[in-house]
Amino acid sequence: MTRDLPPLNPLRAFEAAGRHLSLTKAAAELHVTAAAVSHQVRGLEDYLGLKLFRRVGNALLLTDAGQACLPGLGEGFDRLAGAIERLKEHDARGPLHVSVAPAFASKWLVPRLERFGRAHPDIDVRISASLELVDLDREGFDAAIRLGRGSYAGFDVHELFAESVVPMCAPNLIDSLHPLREPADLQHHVLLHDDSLRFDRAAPDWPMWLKAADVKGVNASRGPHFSHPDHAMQAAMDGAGIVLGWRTLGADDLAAGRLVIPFDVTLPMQLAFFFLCPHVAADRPKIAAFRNWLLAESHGA
Amino acid sequence: MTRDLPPLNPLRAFEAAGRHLSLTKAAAELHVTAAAVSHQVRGLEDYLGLKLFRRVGNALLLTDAGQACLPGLGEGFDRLAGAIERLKEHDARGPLHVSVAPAFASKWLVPRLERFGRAHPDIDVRISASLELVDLDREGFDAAIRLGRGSYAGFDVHELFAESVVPMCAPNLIDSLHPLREPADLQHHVLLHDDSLRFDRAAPDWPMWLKAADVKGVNASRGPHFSHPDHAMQAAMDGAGIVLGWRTLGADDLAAGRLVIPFDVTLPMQLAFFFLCPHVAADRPKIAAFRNWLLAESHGA
DNA sequence: GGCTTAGTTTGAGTAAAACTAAATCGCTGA
DNA sequence: TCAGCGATTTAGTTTTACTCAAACTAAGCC
Repeated sequence: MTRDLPPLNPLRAFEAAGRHLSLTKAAAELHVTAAAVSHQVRGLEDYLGLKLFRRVGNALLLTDAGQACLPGLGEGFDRLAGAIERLKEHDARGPLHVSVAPAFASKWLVPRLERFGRAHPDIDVRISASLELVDLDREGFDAAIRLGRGSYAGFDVHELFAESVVPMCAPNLIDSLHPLREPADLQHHVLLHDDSLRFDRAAPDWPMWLKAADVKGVNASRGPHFSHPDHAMQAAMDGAGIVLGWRTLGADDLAAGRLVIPFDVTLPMQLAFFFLCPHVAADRPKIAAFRNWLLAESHGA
Repeated sequence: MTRDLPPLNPLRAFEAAGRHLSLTKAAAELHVTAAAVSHQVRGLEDYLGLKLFRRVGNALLLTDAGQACLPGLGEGFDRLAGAIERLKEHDARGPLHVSVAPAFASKWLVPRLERFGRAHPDIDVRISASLELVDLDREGFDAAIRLGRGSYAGFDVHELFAESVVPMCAPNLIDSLHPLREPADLQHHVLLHDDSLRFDRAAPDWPMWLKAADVKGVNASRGPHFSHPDHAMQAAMDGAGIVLGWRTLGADDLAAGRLVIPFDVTLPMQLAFFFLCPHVAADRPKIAAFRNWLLAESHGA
């Protein structure tokens, strides 16, 4: 196909000027100066070799030639705008795919997601649990929630929570055969180990916690290991022992009394949960809505 | 009206790429490099915050989003092209207004115009006789034919004829009571004066001619004056006397024997007839056709 | 008539967009 | 495993678009 079109921007400028019969109004519509429109129209006339306006004094009148093409141009631009409108609607209606760190998904996000659904019934959120930050575009994700240090090149990043750990256990352990009165009492209990961040120095483990709590005589290497924090915490809820639980992930279980904190010595992780989406997608309505809701839920509550 | 449109050139690039599902082909259609199209499409995706293509290997596939808007974009650009097409047709069909120096119109152009009409039945030429070079645009003229020196700023200029003058009279004067055998015989005859260029040193008058012809004893100030060369020549044809006639204007009358040249001492004017049109309009089909015909008629014949 | 006002035009300078060339990447098919 | 095609990246260049300031051009008004 070979559509012989003049430069498009001057064409749009002319269409607006012709519709308003005023450069000033056209300029306002296009968010440029009147001088710009004047230049554009003149350039188009030169390109076509035809006068499009008859300038009588300060007034603009369309020439026959201008008259002949103006309606068609208007329709053309309307079609383009319509197509873009359709694009945006399509995007708004389609599902929002979010790739989420598994523990965060199950312990924090999923329980609250129903609230989001009520607030935004038009947005169809789909959560995929995955550990790695994959190439969002390639995998078809719109956004992600990740635990990390916040340096994600090319992404629009918002911190949700700074994560920290504290001992947690089932409530009945407190007053069991070996009551948990002080940290040293841990020696009589099973320590549950979360290995999910084993290779990351930013995640405190039992030896680090015991040292921070100035506890001696407790063998920090005992006990079962888990590869996910939520599994370790689930084991603790089941009464299997004491876990260094993640405060934000455990918030609901603590509030519900399924877990308690025997000794409130909290160690910060150097990590936080972040919401990220490709920079260019930051303003898409459904993404902005989801991000705003996440931030309100995490910071407000 | 506020049509929220993305940048138009990227939009066109995407439309072409989407239609061909190939950047290379789109680039060929748009007469740019594939790199340019790639940039444009990427820029549009960034602007919209949406992927329009799924790049699988070297192949392009439209995303749902791209699919959603592509047809509308195609229609939009088609409309624009249609409007431009209409504009050009309108221009080709409309009359061709030419402002012509009056003597040239009546003596040379009008007698030949019928031939142009036969060659270009689709072009409706309208001749307006006027002496001054008015503002063509403002007066609605497409082109002009003027006598002058060829310096017309901003105009596309083509010389038709260099004008010159020579004595002319009705044939029966040659062998009248006082035969015209040599220039000195003019003393017995009426001299007709063309005042149309009286103030222009470039137009020879009777004193200049007599001097050039080395004639003495003829009173060059006698005789009636005319304000237009064609009027003076008409008087000569009517046998009223001898005129310094314009060769190109008199060509037809000389050929038909209505006028004869008693003494072939031709003096050049420093002037010529020129065809002019605004630079930007030089390539409009009907103007080019008329210009080419004029040049063929004036130079070829 | 001279002033003011609203609007367009001009010209110069600047910012932004578009484009190219050349190197590179990634798949595909011999 | 390599050649080749097509898309992409990077960096630099050209072209286009825009703004600002000043100059014009009626038209309205005392």
